[in-house]
Amino acid sequence: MKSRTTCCRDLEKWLEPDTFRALGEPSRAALLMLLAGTPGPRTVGELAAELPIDLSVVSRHLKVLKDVGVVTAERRGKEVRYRLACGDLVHMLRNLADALESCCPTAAIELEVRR
Amino acid sequence: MKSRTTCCRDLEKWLEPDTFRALGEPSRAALLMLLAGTPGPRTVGELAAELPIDLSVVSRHLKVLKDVGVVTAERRGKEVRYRLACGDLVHMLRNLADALESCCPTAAIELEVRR
DNA sequence: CCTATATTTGCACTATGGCGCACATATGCA
DNA sequence: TGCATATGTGCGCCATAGTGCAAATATAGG
Repeated sequence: MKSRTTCCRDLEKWLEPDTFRALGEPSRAALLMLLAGTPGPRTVGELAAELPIDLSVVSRHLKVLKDVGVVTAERRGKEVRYRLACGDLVHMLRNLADALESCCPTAAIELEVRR
Repeated sequence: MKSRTTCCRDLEKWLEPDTFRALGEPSRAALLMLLAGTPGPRTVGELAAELPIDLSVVSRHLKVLKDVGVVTAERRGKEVRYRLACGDLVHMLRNLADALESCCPTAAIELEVRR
């Protein structure tokens, strides 16, 4: 059994508002879907061609996603290839799920909420 | 050709911008931490007492979190007890991680090697 | 050096949303 | 009924941020 005051330190570590705010914007979520939908990297122009927003806006969204570590960018000549940081993202989500689970003994809560 | 839409259907299902936008607000993230830090439900007043924002704002934040299914509310006399929907949240995070992993090139390779 | 292509950035506009205050609503109790 | 406590809501203020356009930057090729 863990102490109540220290049980959620991991939660604080993985529940980063900046990351979730980045994922919470519809255009950026669409970008993630596009990046996840095809193997290999994609350029800004390719991504912008499939979204109803300006290319400059796509570029800015990709910067936001890159700043929180959700995507990575690699310059290749004139183009910049963005790819999903899939491993890191999956790692973060699983760690957050584990932290939440350790904080929330659902069985105990169910017992306490009896009537 | 849009074959990519077939491999990430689950991703689209679990990557809901509304949920992540709710989690991406610092005050709401703090509320989640408070709810996760102690077992059992907490009232609006209790939560507001630990945050530097007005109680009415806390009430609104809790409504946002409730609307996306991250917390649940139960009226108990004059009070309303909010508690973290921990199971659902963990379930969503794990499913999203699985969906992302299935979309990852490396994961796809591993899946094929495994067969 | 000049041009073409790809991406980023400056700028202004606008929409969204967090915030506090005042007030309304809900519930319990005398 | 009347009052006290707890929570939700209407309203306006203001900061943040998404958007498009145009200019600036980066890179490759002639």
